[in-house]
Amino acid sequence: MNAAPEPVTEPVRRQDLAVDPVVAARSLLGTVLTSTTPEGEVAVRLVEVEAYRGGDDPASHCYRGRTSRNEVMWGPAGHLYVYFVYGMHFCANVVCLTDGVPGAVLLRAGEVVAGHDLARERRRTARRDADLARGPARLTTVLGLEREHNGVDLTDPEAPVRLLTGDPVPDERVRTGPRVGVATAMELPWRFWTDGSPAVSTYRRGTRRHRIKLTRD
DNA sequence: CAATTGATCCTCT
DNA sequence: GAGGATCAATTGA
Repeated sequence: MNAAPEPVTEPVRRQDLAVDPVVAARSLLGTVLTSTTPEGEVAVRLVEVEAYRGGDDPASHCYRGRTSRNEVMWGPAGHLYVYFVYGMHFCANVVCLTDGVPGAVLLRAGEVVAGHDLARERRRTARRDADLARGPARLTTVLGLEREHNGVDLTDPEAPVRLLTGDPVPDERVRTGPRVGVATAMELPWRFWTDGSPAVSTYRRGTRRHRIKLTRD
């Protein structure tokens, strides 16, 4: 096995995440999220993220105030916010800003850089390697992230999930656009991705599927 | 290819 | 009770 050398990385500092989610999102491209469970370790290099602000962002879980679900988003930066969607998937965010001010970056896609075999086991339906963590719910699946990981401090060297600096992505490789699956605030280019990565998820506009209510049947 | 839909359950109204 | 920061399978061109 002629494995590529491990990238020289160190933990991302909390102070670098205690900033506006739009700034944090840009800086998270190229960082490496690594998770250790009883099954083993899997690491992913982030190639697609989205910023969510608290109070003034109608697409944010915190738009309508503090609840038990979004509690972690109101806490200090550098923690993991995991939530359950659509009755079957988990999505993961990195919390930003400071204690008391909500904000987070949704982790939408990554490239598996360690633990490839375990990643494959967890995502048997993936056709190509690039599909292993292509999409927010696929990313959590590959890393084995579930409800119990909500609130984990990613800057703690002892934590089961950690965020490492990885290789910075230069500006000329960063692209931006509207967020995926969001039906409001379409004008905000708060989605960031690494140009050329095959693991970037395909854009889908937010739909209001129950928008049309049939009058009768 | 693109568009559509079923699966499935937690959260907030 | 409604609907969602989704995925995978299926349908039709």
